Amino acid sequence: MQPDKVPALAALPRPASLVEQVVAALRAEVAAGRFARTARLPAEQALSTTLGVSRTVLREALAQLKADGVLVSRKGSGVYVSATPAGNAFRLPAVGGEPERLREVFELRYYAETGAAELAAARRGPADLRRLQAALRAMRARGAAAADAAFHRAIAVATQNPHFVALVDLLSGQLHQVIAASWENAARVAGGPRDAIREHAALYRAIRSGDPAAAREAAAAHLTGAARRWGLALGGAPARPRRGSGR
Amino acid sequence: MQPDKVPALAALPRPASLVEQVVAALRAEVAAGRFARTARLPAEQALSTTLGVSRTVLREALAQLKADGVLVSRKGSGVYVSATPAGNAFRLPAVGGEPERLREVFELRYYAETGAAELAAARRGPADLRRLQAALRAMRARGAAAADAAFHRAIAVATQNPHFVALVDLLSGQLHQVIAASWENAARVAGGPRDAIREHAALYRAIRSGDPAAAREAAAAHLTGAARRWGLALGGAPARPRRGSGR
DNA sequence: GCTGTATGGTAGCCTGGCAACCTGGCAGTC
DNA sequence: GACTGCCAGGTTGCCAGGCTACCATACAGC
Repeated sequence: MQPDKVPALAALPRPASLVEQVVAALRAEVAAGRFARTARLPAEQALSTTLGVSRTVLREALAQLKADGVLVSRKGSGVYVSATPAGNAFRLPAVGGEPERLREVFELRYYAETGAAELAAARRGPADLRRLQAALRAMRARGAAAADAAFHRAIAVATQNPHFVALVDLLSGQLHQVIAASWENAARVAGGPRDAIREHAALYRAIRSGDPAAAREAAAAHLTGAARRWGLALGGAPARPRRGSGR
Repeated sequence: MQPDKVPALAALPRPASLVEQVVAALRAEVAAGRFARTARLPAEQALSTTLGVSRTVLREALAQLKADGVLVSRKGSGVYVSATPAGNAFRLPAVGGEPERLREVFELRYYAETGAAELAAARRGPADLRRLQAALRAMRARGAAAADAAFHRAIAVATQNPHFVALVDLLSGQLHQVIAASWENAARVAGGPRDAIREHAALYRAIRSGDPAAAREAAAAHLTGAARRWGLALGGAPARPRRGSGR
């Protein structure tokens, strides 16, 4: 049997809702520089009629763009293009079964996690080490994906930079199903979860010792190992720091 | 006179709009695990009455949470908690004048850009090199912040990973004012823009030569240099890979 | 046991409207 | 002439109500 073969019939693509279309249109308009920075947009009434949608739909779209930092609105005055039209949000497409998407997201995770490990080694406090050790223990006892996520989250927290926490949370959340499947299938792979736990332990030791370079390399080794275990080719070019056989 | 001294009176904090409050409340509710994963939420009518807001306000909030991947809705059926409740969006707070926020964002940029440089060196094609060279030329001729942004964007494009492009765009957009000010004030700093251009050129050569490790180090050197030039202490711990002078 | 159908419920979308607020200009004052 | 206070028009924030397309479930029919 082919256990982890996703059925070929994926969820049918639905027609985009009106709100989504309006969001995309306005975003494109702003990105194309159609409105100058900090320029005022037409009033909601006018915009809704020119776009041919009701004001409520337009307002839902505007709310999203305001939340993304693309637009700002001042009550009684109008809606303006933000001073930072690129926005303040970074979105990932839903990573479904497509291996290409998966590889791209994993690649990002590789650099986020290696960077976090490097920083964490330099800044970790005793509480961070306790958290890491607890996650490691849980992993050894039950070997669950939850402990894996907790471990990596603890590294992000140890960086003392909240953005790393948010980024790692986002990426591990997106890869959650994959990670869970990985732990379940780990038993079948030669080496099984033993490799994963060994890699985590090495990463923990490197962070504890306070050696940023060692932590980076341990994280890199772990992530390339994880990619290999669930059959992800970090293809095209080495995402590994060196062409050597690893240390 | 004190040209770049921001007036002490910043923009007054406005009371959060109803929509923002509803978004925050629902997000917290989901994050707290109040609703199980993939569970159905109460109907919009019911939710709006329990929250004490109109349905239009609730819908604007739901639209944001759907865009963030926290919720999904099926017409005719209901609104459900997403399978990935952590969402698919990563948000940065508006980086104003606070140096602490600036340092955090810049730290993230450091790792995004060094990673992108490493990947770019392995995957760059001839078109990428042309773009990089053009940006470098523009930088030498006019030394503008725009050329700087174009250069770093070209590196992200060369990774052939669209997420790197999005992330670099986001971060450089957020740091835009700072970067622009940096170029304007560069003339006053000893070394001036000469250092910046030299660093960019070195990074370009490393990417052209196809050596990922060299590209990473060149990017690291450039970013630490940039941080130093505009008086940003990448404090607490070294953000540089090694204490040595490089390999 | 399976298939088709009726029914209640739900989200998507629209119309219309009111209050709070902002902006620009005007009259009045020093 | 410069400044202050005020007014009117325009704009966003928020609300109420309603209609349609769609979904899920139960039920009748085969």
